[in-house]
Parts: sequence; structure tokens; C-alpha cells
Amino acid sequence: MDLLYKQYPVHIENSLLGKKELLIPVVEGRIGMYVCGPTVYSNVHLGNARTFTSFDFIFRYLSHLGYKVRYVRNITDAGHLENDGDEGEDKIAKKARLEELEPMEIVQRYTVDFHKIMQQLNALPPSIEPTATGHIVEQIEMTKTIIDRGWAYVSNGSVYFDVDTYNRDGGDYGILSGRKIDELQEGSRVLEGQEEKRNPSDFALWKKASPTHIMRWPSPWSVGFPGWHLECSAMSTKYLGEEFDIHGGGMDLKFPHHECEIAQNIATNSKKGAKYWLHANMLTLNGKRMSKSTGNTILPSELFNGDSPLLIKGFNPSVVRFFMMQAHYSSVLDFSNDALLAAEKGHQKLMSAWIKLKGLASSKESTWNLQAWLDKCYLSLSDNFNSPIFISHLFEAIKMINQSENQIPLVQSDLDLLTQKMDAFIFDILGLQVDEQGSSQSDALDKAMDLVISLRAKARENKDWKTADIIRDELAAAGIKLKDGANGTSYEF
RNA sequence: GGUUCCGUGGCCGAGUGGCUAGGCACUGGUCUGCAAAACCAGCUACAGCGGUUCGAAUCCGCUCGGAACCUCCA
Repeated sequence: MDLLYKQYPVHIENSLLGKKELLIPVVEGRIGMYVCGPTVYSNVHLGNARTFTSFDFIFRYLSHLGYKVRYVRNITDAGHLENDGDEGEDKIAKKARLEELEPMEIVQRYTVDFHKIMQQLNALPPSIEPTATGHIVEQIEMTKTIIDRGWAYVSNGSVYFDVDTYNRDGGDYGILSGRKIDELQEGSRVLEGQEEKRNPSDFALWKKASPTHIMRWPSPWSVGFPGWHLECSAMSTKYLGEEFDIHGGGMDLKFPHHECEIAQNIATNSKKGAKYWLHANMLTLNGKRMSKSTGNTILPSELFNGDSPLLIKGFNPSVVRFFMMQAHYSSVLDFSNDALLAAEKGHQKLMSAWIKLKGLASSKESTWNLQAWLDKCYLSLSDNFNSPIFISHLFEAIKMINQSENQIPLVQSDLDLLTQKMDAFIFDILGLQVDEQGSSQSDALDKAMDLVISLRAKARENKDWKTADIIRDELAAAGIKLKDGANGTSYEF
């Protein structure tokens, strides 16, 4: 049998070219994917979580297709400047100073928070999760190489990438974002402390630390810290090679971060790193980008437990994930209570059908075209990871399942295949989870419920509606919903 | 000001030249002691104005509205 990725070749929208292309891995059967991770100086907000959930879904699908995927997602724990001038301060160091903590305490706290949230959202851990501080040596080496090749200069102990010279030598700074350097300089903000740079568009590879700066490492140029853009170049090269397949990140990193990464890669080894660039779009709240300064923000933990003035209730992480998956990763997704509520219902319908499917019997012949449906599902996923279309196909199957009384219009082998594929689609690829309580239902509980249901059935036989309704209402209050059907009563959480 | 992108039915959200996703909500019906669920049916839209075309939500132009980025951003 053909491998799935050969049967359903993946096409992805490459931000570098602005068009969809066939994914052809550098090494057949393997995918190297790098995603820019979070800067761990505060709790991840929901927008961050969306980006990582999007790439988790992509990782899951590529793996499902049979690719051997090495997924590298870094933790930025140093080198992320507040601004690029002399007053530039490392984000981690700033937070540490404000909270009077050791920088690595900040890093530890928010790394743990990040992992916890991503786990709740059922995101798989990446294959490698390297940290910037763990790769200072590599970053220094890369800086040396770029200086040696003539595209960086030392200024007062700091090292800057020389964008003008790089482009004059045939570099293509601006290729990703479509920006032209001349325009950039005209439009750029006036920043303090730019005098170390020859040119405003130059960016730091290494920054000399001020006497009070608390994160510092020795280097040939000064005691200091690496520039933000450099870590991703250094770590992606180290773990995925000079040429690898996919580089992902939030849309807001396209410029300057990813633009700088490409320039650094080419300046180091004449190769631009990733073949395909993917950008996950922003999550907006009330039509605006989330921002801590304006209060237009929500933390995943608040969303899960409902502890926010913006929410009427909490939502299960799997519902949140389903909500995100109903939009394409490359589209802006607007967040609202109503949208979440709708997603919750849809999620419930999906899970109910999944549970029903497992209890259905097969038929003597298949009158539902399983293969055609499978093709549609895979084609939608392979078409630039189109999760919304994919989910719409899922609901076609759900309709068929719900139309089935006790028998599904499929022979046993088809029923087995459908069950296996639904399992893979819902849980392995979309990464959804059945309600924890629902999945933990034990035999004992089943027996107890059977008893309660039969008692209620008796009451109903005797037209003792009062007793029947008390049982149903009390169970409902306890979170157990009874459903009277033609073939008896079932329950769910 | 520059770059990129978007404006789809009550809401969310796909589609990107013809065959008009899907979810949620709503209305009617089936089922049912009632309810819930499910099923059936209905509601059927593409910001506005022009243009190209046999045909445009989809391509082009303009107008209006919104978003992201332009060295903190996922």
C-alpha cells in the first residue's frame, strides 16, 4: 500500500513566494520543521496558544501521513530586546529586575506555565525544544562567521548585521516581507541610541551589556548577550541543517524577525534555511489584536475556568481547540463568547456521534461511499491544512452516523475502517479530547446508571411522571444528561 | 505615510470564474408523557459603485470600512 503522503501529496502556502506549492522534502520521507516559540517573560496569552496549536495540528497531520517529522520549537529565554537602541533591555532581564528574581527563575516559571497550557490544549511536545541560553556558543560562532564574510561589523562592543552591504553584495533582505530598505528607513520610527549602527535597518547580532544588565556572557567583542533574531538561525541550523523544510511562526514575526533569520542564514552559509515558510495568523478579541497594555487580552487559563469579565463561562480546552480548528490557520480569527458557545455545541455533536459510532452494527452491504469520503477528508487536509473544510466533511459522516438507527450502512470491514479513521481524524490529527468525565466512565458507573434508568423506566411505565422527571432533573443537575430514544434511554455528561 | 491582508446570510467561518461548505441560532415538522438529542424541511449571503466575461462572491479599477506589520509582539 502506498504511503499516505504519496497518496495525498501536501500543498502548502509558502509565504516566501506567496503561493501554494507542492511540499517536496529535502530528504524523502522526512520533514524538518522549526517554529519560533515563546519568549518566556510572562504567561502565554490565547493568541500565542493559537499559533502553537496551529503548528501542533500541522505536525500531527504530517506525522499521520507517515512523514518522520523532527519538530523543533525553541524557548526564547534571553536576547529579546525591548528595543534596539542603547537603552535596549533584555525582556527576561527586565522582568527579573522588576520582580527581583533571578532571570532563570522567570524563565522557569513561565516555561512551566507555557507547557501546562499547551498540554491542556493537547499539543504534543516538540521533538526538540532548545533554549537560546543553551546555544550562546553557536550564536557566537555564527556571528564570527558573518563578520568574517563581511556582512557584520563591530561597534562599541556590539555587533550589527550590515543590511546595506549585504544587499549590495546580492543579498535579498526584504524578500519575505516584500519591503524595500529605502522605504523602511523613511518609515521607521525615530529611536534613541541608534548611533552605534551605520544604518537604521541594521540589526544586532550581539549586544554589549550595560554594567547593570544581569544576563551576560563573554564573547570576543564584549561581555553581553545575543540579538534576538540570531537564536533561531543558530538553533534551526544546528538541529535541522542548513536547508530544511518548514519554518513556522506567527504572522507578526514575518518582519523583521524572519526576514533577519533568512539574511543571517545566507550570510553564514549561503543557504536560506527553510524551503517553506508558514505564518499563522492573529487571534483578535472584539476585532482587535490582543494587547496587554490595553487590557484587550485573555489568558488561556481564564478561558478554561471562565474567570474573566469578557466571558460568561469557562470552556473546555478541547472546545477551544475545536474553535480554533474551525478557522484556517492563515486567517485572522475573532474571538467572542457566541463563537465559543457555537463551537461548544458543535464539539458536543461531534463527540456524541463518535460515541454512537462505536455502538453501531454493520450491514450486509455498504451503501455509503466510504472511500470517496476518505479522499475528500485527506484532500482537504493536504490542501494547505484546511481544517475548516476537513471538519465540514467530518460532519457529513456524523450526519450519516446519526441517521443510522442501530445499523450503519457499511459492511464490517468498512465500519472498522471508518471507526479507525474517525479516531485518527478527531484525536490524532485535530487533537481533540473527549470530555474527561465522559471518558472515565467506569463499568460500575454504567451499572449504577443502568439501575437508575430502569427505575425511571418503571416509573414512566406507571405514568409516574413526577418521579421520572425528578430522576432526570437531579441527574442533569449532577451533570448527567438523559436522552430518551426509541431504543431506550442513554446518558452522557 | 509605506508594506501585506480582509470585508460572506442573525453569529462564527470555508470557498476564489459556472455545480451556490460546515457549525451555531432561528422557524415548521417527525419522534416523544413532557423535555433533550437526532432526523426531515425552510431561511440562502457574498461592503458599495463601475469594468472584463456567455457567466463574477471569486478577475480588474475606484470608494468606504477593518486588521496586522514598519525594529516589543505568536
